[in-house]
Parts: sequence; structure tokens; C-alpha cells
Amino acid sequence: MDSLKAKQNFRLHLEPYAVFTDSEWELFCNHLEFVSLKKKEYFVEAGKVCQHFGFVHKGSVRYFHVSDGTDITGYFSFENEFMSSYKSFLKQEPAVNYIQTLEDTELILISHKSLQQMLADERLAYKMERFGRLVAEYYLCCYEDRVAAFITQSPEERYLKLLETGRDILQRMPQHYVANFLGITPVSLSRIRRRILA
Amino acid sequence: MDSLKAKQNFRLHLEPYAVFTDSEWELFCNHLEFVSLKKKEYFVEAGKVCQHFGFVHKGSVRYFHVSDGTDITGYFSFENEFMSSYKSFLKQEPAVNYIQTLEDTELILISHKSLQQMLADERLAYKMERFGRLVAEYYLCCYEDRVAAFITQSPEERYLKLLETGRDILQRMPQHYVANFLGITPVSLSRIRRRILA
DNA sequence: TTATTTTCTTATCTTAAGATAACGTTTTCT
DNA sequence: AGAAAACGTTATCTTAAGATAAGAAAATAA
Repeated sequence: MDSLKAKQNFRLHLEPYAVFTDSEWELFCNHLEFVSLKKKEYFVEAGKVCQHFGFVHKGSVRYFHVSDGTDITGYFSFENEFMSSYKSFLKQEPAVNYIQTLEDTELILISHKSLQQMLADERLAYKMERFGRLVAEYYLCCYEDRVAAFITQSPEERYLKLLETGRDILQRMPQHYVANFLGITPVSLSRIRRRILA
Repeated sequence: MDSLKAKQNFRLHLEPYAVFTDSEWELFCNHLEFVSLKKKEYFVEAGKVCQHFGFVHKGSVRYFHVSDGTDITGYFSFENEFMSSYKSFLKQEPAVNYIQTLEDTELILISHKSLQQMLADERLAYKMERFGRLVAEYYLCCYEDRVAAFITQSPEERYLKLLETGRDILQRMPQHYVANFLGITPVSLSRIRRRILA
């Protein structure tokens, strides 16, 4: 991976959350790790502590749970989106889920240890606290919407909404992943699709 | 309301998120508002911007959506818990939900304007950023669990889990509020309860 | 206290989702 | 290219949830 380009792109996409001076940016970059994963490789596995907060530079990942042998999709992250098993990462406790790449994927990572170091480094602390706050707030809002969708909408309504706003999900994800992202089975989504066409 | 006691209690419950020096605490307290609401009064109404982030000193509140005339519970907050229509508050956009007291309730409030002032005040900025980050992260983790419950568990399983962990919800909330908190109708919850007893 | 509203249960009917299996198609792997 | 795996649809059967209405019990208000 071209880590120079990746860094530039990362800096750009961080702007809503943190604008670094050049010297801050240099300190920050010392903590970044660049990792390329092949399709279907795991970034997080259930039972292990998620050690990194990540940014998808290229490719995409899927976050899913496994129960009774079937896997159930929680969400997806595409290019230029953050990705982590947040609870596991933040609390440094074993994850209850997996994160797996869906394609060959390039990630920029910040380890929990690095984050703590930056939060403890006077030169970066304030900016990192703010960065963390804004990222967490962003995801808080996303989750608020997602919970609202589950309690106020039927599966069919959730699918129709996804059709409107669906980002890359519908184009790039196999339908059975989309199905349990919506909280239903693949068979059920197939029926919903037919119902809508009729 | 005894605002001195309320302040003390608030300071105690903020400790996981922010520990203030006495002088910081004094600055912080200048921004606090103390409000008593009667049962069934509204703290947030759909269509209006949520202006405050709140802490429940006494009593309890319910967060709910209204669609097609029926109301659907999103969550509850009890004594010593935070409460806000986060997305509306953070983005200062119209809320899509209501927040209503369930009993006579005493709240400690921070207005959006006050929060911005504190974030801009050199003497408090760092601590407030950190405070904001830790609160947002806390709720992020709660929401992560809540979404996981919707996609991995059946309504019955969610109810059984609530029986185990249910805080005050089951004791203090009417059952039809609990029902749509679980994403189902009151009638359906009643059936689940019967099924479990049998 | 009486009247009214709220709350919970139960019953009926309709609708849709889950489980499972079969089949054809497409993709992936070697 | 050929074999295997993954994917999407369809069908059947079972189960449970939604909609609606009615009635009893409890809480609240006048």
C-alpha cells in the first residue's frame, strides 16, 4: 500500500473530527500502522480483545456475530469510514463479534496503546480528546437512528429505506448479508423483494 | 429542589467521566440549571431542537417516538443517569422524538450554549472534551449492545434478558412501555409472558 | 366515593417471519 | 475447464407477531 497517499487521504477524512498542525500530524503519524488484508481475513475475532481502531483506506469490511453456527451481520464499513469493535476496543474486553474483510482491504490502524500514549502526550492530548469525542458522537448518532429503525419500522420499511439511502451496501454486499443487517433472514428478504416488485 | 445536594450528587456521579478541581467545579456549576418537572411533562418534543443535555437527579423519564398516533418507547433514564435527545442536541437539529417524565422529576441541565462556552473556555476545555468523549463512548457501547440484541435475539429472548438485567425498568415501567422498548406490541409481550409461565 | 382513564390480558383473524429443503445460477477455487 | 462452494429464489410448513376488539382490574382524578 502507498502509505503516503493513504496518510494524505486519512488526514483529509479526519478534518470533520480533528484538524492537525503539521507538527501534530507528524507525531500522530508515528502511531499509525498500515495493514493490507486479503479478502476474508479477520480483523477482529470473538473472544479476543480488539486492539485497534481502524480506518478503511481501500476495500470493505463486515462486522458480524455468530450464534448457533449462523452469522449475523451488524454493519459494514467501506472506504473512508472508521471501523472497530468499539466496545471491545474501548473497554479492552473480549469482543463478542467478528470483523472480516469482504475484499482485499487496506487499513490504517491506531492501537489502543498508541491511543493512550497520544491521550497522555501533552502535545496531542487536547486534540485527541476532541477527536475521540467527535468520532464517538458521530457513531452515537448513527446508532440512535439504527435503534429507532428497529423499534419503529417493519423489516419491509427498513429495506425500503435502505433502498433510498443505501450507500454502497446494496450494490456491493451479497443479499444474505444485507438481510441480517436488516434483522431478518435471507429467505425473508427475498420474499420482501418479490412483494415490492409486485 | 435542594440544588446543593443535587450538585454534590452530580459531582459524585460524574467521576467516571470527569474529576474536577474545586475551582473548575465552580466554573462548571455556573452553567448548570436545575429544573423540576411534574409527572408527564415534556422535556423534549418532536420538531423542536433539544437544547439541553440532562442528568436525572430524581425521578425518571421516557424517550419515545410517535408514528401513526401510537407512541413507541426508545429508552428510559432513571436517577443518576444522563438523558438527552443526543442527535438533536449534538447537531442542533429538530428532534424526531419526545422525552417525557414518568414521575415528578428533578433534572440538572446543561444547555448547548453553555456546553459550547465551556468547550471554548481554556480553563475547562480539556476536561470538557474528555468528559464529552467518555460520555459519548459510554452510550456508544450501550447502543452497540442494543443493536446486537435486535439483530441476534428474538423478542422473547430480549425479554428474558431484560428479566435478568432489567434495572428498574420492569419494576417501575408500565408493561406496554416495556413492550415497545423491546420492539414489540404490548399484546405480544403479554403473550410472551404467558408462554414463559407455562 | 364515584367516574374515568390506564393498564393488562385474552380471543380472533390476518399476515409475515423462521426453519428447512430443493433447485438453478453464479462465483470461486484449483 | 471442471469441481465445489456460495448465492438467490421458491415452496411448504410451523410459529409468532400485528391489528383489532372486548372485558377485567388497577390506578387516577374529580
